[in-house]
Amino acid sequence: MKPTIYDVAKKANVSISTVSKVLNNTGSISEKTKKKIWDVIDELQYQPSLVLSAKKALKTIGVLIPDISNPFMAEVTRAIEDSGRKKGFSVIICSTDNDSTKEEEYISMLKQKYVDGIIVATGLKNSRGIRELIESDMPVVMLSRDVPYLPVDTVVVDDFQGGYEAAVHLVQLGHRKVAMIAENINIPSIKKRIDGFKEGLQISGIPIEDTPILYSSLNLNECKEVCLDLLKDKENRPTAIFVSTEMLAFGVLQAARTLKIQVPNQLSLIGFDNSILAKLCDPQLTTIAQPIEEMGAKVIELLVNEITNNQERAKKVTQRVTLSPFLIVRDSTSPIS
Amino acid sequence: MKPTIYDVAKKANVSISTVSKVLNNTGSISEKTKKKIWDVIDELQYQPSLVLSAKKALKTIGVLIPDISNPFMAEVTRAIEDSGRKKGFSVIICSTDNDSTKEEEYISMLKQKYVDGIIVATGLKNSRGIRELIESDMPVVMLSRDVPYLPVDTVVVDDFQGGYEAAVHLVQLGHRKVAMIAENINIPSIKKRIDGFKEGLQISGIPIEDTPILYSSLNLNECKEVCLDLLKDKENRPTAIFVSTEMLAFGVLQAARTLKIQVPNQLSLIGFDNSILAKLCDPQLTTIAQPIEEMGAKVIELLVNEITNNQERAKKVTQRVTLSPFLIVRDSTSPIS
DNA sequence: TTGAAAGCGCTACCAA
DNA sequence: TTGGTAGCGCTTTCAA
Repeated sequence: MKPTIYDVAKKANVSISTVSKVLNNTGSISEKTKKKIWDVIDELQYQPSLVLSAKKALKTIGVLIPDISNPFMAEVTRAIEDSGRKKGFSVIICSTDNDSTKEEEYISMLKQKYVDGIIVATGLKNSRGIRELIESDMPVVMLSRDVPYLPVDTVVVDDFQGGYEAAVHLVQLGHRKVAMIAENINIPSIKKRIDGFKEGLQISGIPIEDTPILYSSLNLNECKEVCLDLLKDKENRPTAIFVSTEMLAFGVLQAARTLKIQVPNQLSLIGFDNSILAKLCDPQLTTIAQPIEEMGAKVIELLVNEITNNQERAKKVTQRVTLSPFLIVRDSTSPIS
Repeated sequence: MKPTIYDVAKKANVSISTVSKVLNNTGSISEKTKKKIWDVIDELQYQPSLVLSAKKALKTIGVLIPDISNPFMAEVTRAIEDSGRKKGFSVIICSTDNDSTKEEEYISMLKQKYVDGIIVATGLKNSRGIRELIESDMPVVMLSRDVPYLPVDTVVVDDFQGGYEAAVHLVQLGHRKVAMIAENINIPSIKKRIDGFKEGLQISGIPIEDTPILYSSLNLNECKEVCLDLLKDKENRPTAIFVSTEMLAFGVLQAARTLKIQVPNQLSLIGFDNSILAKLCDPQLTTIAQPIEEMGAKVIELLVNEITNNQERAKKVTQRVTLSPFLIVRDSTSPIS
């Protein structure tokens, strides 16, 4: 059986209060007693169980994400985990598949259990579960996701700006016939990348009517097909493509290879995220990078603040932090020849 | 403030014991009282807090893995999460980077907090922390990792068999000059893949002295360099390569493209894992698949059994489950021409 | 069918 | 400097 504070107290011939005090470094205890108690603690390999101590938080947070097995999300989760650990927080993962039933199940599970706060990085739906969660007194921070009209701390990456910069980069390289392949217009952040891209083109004097915006799921073959369709007309095909997410870049590259179109010489390609996939592309992918580490750090900072202030019942002023994405030039884009 | 069982009892004009009974469906309570109490529970949106109930487990497990941001591990974690959720367990992730300090930190954190069990899928070291963990009364299951001489439930994939089957596949396609690129011989599972590969060649009458086994970290450029070196001698280069992990396949493919060697026509390539990366390769990667879902299911099954039996103080008979990997033929291997 | 009360391991307050 | 004890929210046993 795991030793309890009582075991320690008995063995050290003191009361449990005294043991508690040395554990928490409160009150004043003689050095001698302290030492004795620590010795016993070592001997018994005693580990205080935070669980039953009621007052003490468990220092655990839940992270709702669409799918931990998506490489980009795994990287974001890792960033959250790292920042959390520095402040003593553990991370429970909850892959929702953007399914509102799972979402609600997980939320209820987390609340019931013990978590001190929740990070919501889940996709598209403005589900009832999320609303209720926000309105409850559970500390919540949204990541890469907007919930209009509700007071929640939020960390987002400026998707519009990202799309804009992708456009500007391509235009600066001389591209005029460009296209975009996007994951799903139902996801607000994707929508913004599209809008930003269009804006960037327009500002540069490129008529967006001539700019195809195509859609594909993350399924490789689907993306490849879509892209083959786009590229097969040799005369009119675009000289550059922007994909809303790096996974799609692989579909484009496969299509290009099938058609013997060289990247970047005959076709420039730019992505979004800067996950490990960008480096796995051949050629390595020029991309709009999301500041993954900063996202993790910021979201944890806000959440921990909330958790702390919650206890103090402080007035709640919500914050919204927008981080800028930035261009990383690798080998998949080149000046038009 | 979150409502407690007392709030419910007061509002329903019953005692807390009665409420507790209807919550847990124990004892015998009149339908009428039951209904009344459930109504109040709904009204108050009461959620029992498992934390302080002492007897009830928190139904949370910790997973020690090298790095959640590695795509294959993220997929394994997802499988664990899914199987766990079906039994009501949440998953806390602990990325150790195979660093024994982090490992011990996490273990101590997990024990102190609340977890009912721990899955250890961490890399190479036979660290003190792990030993102590196993010897403690915390339920533990090892995944893809051996700890000799210690009684622990274990789930492994037969790496030797996997290497063997990779060799056989290549030989059956007519390859005689083959090579292998492996991640790191210090990891036992990689070592076994190498051994199995050699065995498969030897059985097929291929002299392993002529079979280069090269090493590379997961760094893409390093792998590419290693591979360029291997392939640059046009006369003597292998016609097939086995990589110990799919990440390395990208390095090989990049090297091959650099040298204008066509895959699979001039060079066959076979990987190990069957993560999403296999489908991202171009051509799609023939690979030795690890049964990811079954790994997750089995490891959870064993762990939950241990957790249950632990309570019953049943005699502990440890199990070791070996799952078979299996070949998936895609487009990166072809008969020698 | 219901309720009173002990106890889970710990912290924090007050008294000694 | 130390210890006694109430109380955290809940389950469980025993009695009513």
